[in-house]
Amino acid sequence: MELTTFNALAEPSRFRIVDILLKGPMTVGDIAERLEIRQPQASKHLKVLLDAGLVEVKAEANRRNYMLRSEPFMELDSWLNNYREIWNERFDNLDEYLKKLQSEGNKPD
Amino acid sequence: MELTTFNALAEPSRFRIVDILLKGPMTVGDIAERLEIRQPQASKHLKVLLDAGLVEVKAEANRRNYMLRSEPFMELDSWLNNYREIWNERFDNLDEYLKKLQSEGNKPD
DNA sequence: TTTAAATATTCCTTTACAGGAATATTCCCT
DNA sequence: AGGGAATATTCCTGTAAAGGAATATTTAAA
Repeated sequence: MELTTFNALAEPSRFRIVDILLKGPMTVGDIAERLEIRQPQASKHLKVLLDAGLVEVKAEANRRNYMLRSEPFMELDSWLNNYREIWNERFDNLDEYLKKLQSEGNKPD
Repeated sequence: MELTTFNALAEPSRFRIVDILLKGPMTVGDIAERLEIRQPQASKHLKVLLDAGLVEVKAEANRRNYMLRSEPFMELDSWLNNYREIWNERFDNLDEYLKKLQSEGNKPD
């Protein structure tokens, strides 16, 4: 799992950019306008997202269309797999706890 | 989706703490030793994780046992749902592209 | 080839935050 | 009550990064 992914998403504007790009590719100016931030800031944030691999860009004449890449999200999903067992954990723990209690039944306290 | 979750996970030591806690609850001192960081830093990072709701703590005499909470991970998983369609996107896009081509067949260029 | 639009880059300032060292706090034990 | 272990907190310093303003760059069009 790439730490840069979390790093990129931790910043509010960048998080919103990713959210907006979910609806489709968008231009720098449109993104800036949508987020009510200035164009240079938008460019900077997009650069961070680009370096983190969260977005890709397709130059088209004057404009640059930014769009989401799927890989980081798949990677995030894959990383989450390790943690999915947590939300079954309580049952597992209860199970193990009962077994442990049983096996320790003859142990001197 | 809580930005604090990304923020908490963006820091290398905290990411490692979460990774380590996956194997089970652990004490502050053990975490510090395991990560080869100093105890105060461990406490500070754990405080951030605690405030972000990523971990919970159970005081036990002198020691404090930190363990993962499932909620933020479930929330992350739920957030990811919005993005899962991205990795089917290419097919959708191809589909739409073909339809568009067809509907534009009689358009003057 | 000049002009204008869209975007990127640079420089500056300010703020947030991580680490180090020292200290406070809490709890158990005798 | 006093001492020691485990943990939290505070203060300080350095650094990374975000925002603002100005400017550079690229491209299309006249």
